[in-house]
Amino acid sequence: MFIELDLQSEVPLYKQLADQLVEGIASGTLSPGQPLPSVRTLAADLGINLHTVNKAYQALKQDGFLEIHRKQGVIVQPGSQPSADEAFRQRLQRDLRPLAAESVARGMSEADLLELLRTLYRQIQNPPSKGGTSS
Amino acid sequence: MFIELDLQSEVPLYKQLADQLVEGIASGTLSPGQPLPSVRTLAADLGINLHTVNKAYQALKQDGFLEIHRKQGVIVQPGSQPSADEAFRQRLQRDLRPLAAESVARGMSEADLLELLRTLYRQIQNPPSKGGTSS
DNA sequence: CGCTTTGTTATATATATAGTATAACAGATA
DNA sequence: TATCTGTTATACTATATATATAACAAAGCG
Repeated sequence: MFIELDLQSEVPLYKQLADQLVEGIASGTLSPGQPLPSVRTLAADLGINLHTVNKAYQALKQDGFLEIHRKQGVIVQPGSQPSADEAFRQRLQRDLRPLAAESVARGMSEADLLELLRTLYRQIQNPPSKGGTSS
Repeated sequence: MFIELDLQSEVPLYKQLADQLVEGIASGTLSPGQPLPSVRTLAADLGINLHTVNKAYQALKQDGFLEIHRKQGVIVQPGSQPSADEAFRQRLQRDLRPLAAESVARGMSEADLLELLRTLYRQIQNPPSKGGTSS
């Protein structure tokens, strides 16, 4: 797995994990229908508790990014991915607002802020690994 | 005060408060040197505890948005506001990343996402109240 | 059919954060 | 001196995070 957790971070482990899985889906590193490690396996790999992994999986299942079956285990949503519906856009707006506000307060220009987000968006959508490693 | 707290929100009260104060500074509603209510007064106004207000004030003092004096109380930074330094940009990037990732995963276009942030930025920098209410 | 692996559920514990409640302290100032 | 300021200290509750174990139930396999 390509997951890297920072135990010192203030960001909860289950959120770090969920975020990186979403990024994997966004970048195409994780394809629809692709199976993910079992909660026990991934927990062992990452050196964390099974319940922490399960919490991340459950959250992503709730959001529609994953499907969970009995023996088959966890797979990336094989059907249509969740959409940018109104609920998401509102949550997005709520989360972006304080970041935009502090940027303004610190005198960061609109262009600078947008450029930063644009760069992030493109890095995620088209990561280095996607173009092939070498040769 | 123009502060509105949502007791049901998952966002901590002290953070809601700090965020809205920063937005006030960003929009110009709060001017450099302007005094803020005492921790006791604001706490009473908002119906919350004195320590919760103090926690928000302390955080903003730490960031350089506020100055705190003995009897004078709390005032908006009269000198130069904090800048968009490298530390801030890194924090910004760290916070924006999962939002950008989920936007990509949900199929939200780059233009849509940037437009949303642009609108927010402009709303904050030039709020309705700033142009005068009605005459 | 049994065995194993899967997610799931249930407890229990430890730690940190958030928020409140009171009280007291110390500097500034009118 | 009296009062208002931020500040510090203590205590308590509730919730979130993370771990540790154990057991349960469904699904697949030999």
